[in-house]
Amino acid sequence: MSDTEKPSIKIEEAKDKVIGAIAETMDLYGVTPAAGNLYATMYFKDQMTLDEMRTELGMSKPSMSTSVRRLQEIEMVKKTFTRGSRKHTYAAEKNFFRSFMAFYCQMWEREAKMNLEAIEEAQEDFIDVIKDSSSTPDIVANAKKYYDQLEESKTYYHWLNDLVDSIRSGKIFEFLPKDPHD
Amino acid sequence: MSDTEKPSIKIEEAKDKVIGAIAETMDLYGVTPAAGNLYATMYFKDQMTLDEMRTELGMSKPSMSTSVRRLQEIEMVKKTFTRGSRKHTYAAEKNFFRSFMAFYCQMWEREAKMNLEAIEEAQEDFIDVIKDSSSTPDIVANAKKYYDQLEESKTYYHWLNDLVDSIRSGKIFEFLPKDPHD
DNA sequence: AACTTTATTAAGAATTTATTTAACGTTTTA
DNA sequence: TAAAACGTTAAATAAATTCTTAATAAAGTT
Repeated sequence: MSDTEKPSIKIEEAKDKVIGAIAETMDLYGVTPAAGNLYATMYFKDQMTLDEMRTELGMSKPSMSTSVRRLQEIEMVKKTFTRGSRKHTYAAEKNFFRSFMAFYCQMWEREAKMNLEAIEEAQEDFIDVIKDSSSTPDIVANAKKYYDQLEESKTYYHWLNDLVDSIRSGKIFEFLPKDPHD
Repeated sequence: MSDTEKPSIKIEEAKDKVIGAIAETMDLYGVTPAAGNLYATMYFKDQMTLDEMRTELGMSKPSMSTSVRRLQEIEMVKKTFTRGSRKHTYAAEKNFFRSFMAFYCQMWEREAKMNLEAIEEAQEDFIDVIKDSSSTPDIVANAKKYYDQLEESKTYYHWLNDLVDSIRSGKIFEFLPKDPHD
């Protein structure tokens, strides 16, 4: 059955298998199904214009416009220059290592920054409570407990920042080579 | 102003700052706002029953039930045994390293597995096309191009699996210590 | 400078997702 | 064994996203 297929159709079907898998796992990156499909489609194209995207996915142009913008934000798609064409052209980042680095570094930095800021503020408050003469021993004990819990958790956020640094600098690939020599 | 606050109120406000930050960054873990809030709330509690959660967050019991289940799935909440109580009790995982490991290993393994399976199938198809005598040179060249692109991308998924292994085994902490000796 | 072409923004429609109320099943206790 | 306490499932409602059509803005061409 599949042996009798036209080769050109078989190529499309093979691509679709991969497109489906990529799109399905793109939820990890917090993008909509439309954006996931778009990226996966672009993965097999050199570059695309908004109109080509619309035709290929059968969706509206503004939808493509916002999807492609979101994909640009997480650096999975880059704008490309095409001289002679007035249409904007976009290309998918095909190196998954680069996508991985851009996305997770961005997210982890945000997580560490937000939480560390909140922790610092909260810890100051807990210190105030501990120093406050109107605090009962019970309350002081509580404030200390929370202070210590937060202090402990800072280790994690610092580690997350270290992880980001080692990914950005590429040092992590010394520890975990891209191409392990079997 | 804030100096004149009652210490017990100040403690609650300090906790709320951290709760807000945690809940806000929980979108990274693909959970609903309710689940994010719930986890962040539980982070400052020893353990909680569904009724306590409902009271604390002012939400319905089924909502707590489904939120807590989702949090269990990504191993951010564990069921705890409390003898003498008919109510189920749950405790938040307070070690962020463990949450990190459980969540990302699970997700990355899924990503690698799904995509590698699709890639293997697609590559077989491309080989068929290349071997097919009815394929034009143009089509063969195309199939080869896609085959190579997929072959290249496998490096990434293998690396992702290696990363998961090194996290699961704890080897990554030899490279990136939790507690860097300044 | 007016006219095209293209992309983006805004507003509205539709779908999806999240949440709640109500009903059900199960376990425990009296 | 009946009643009560819990948790979960199902159906319905509410809320938030996402998508589309229409309008606007921006850039390029004649």
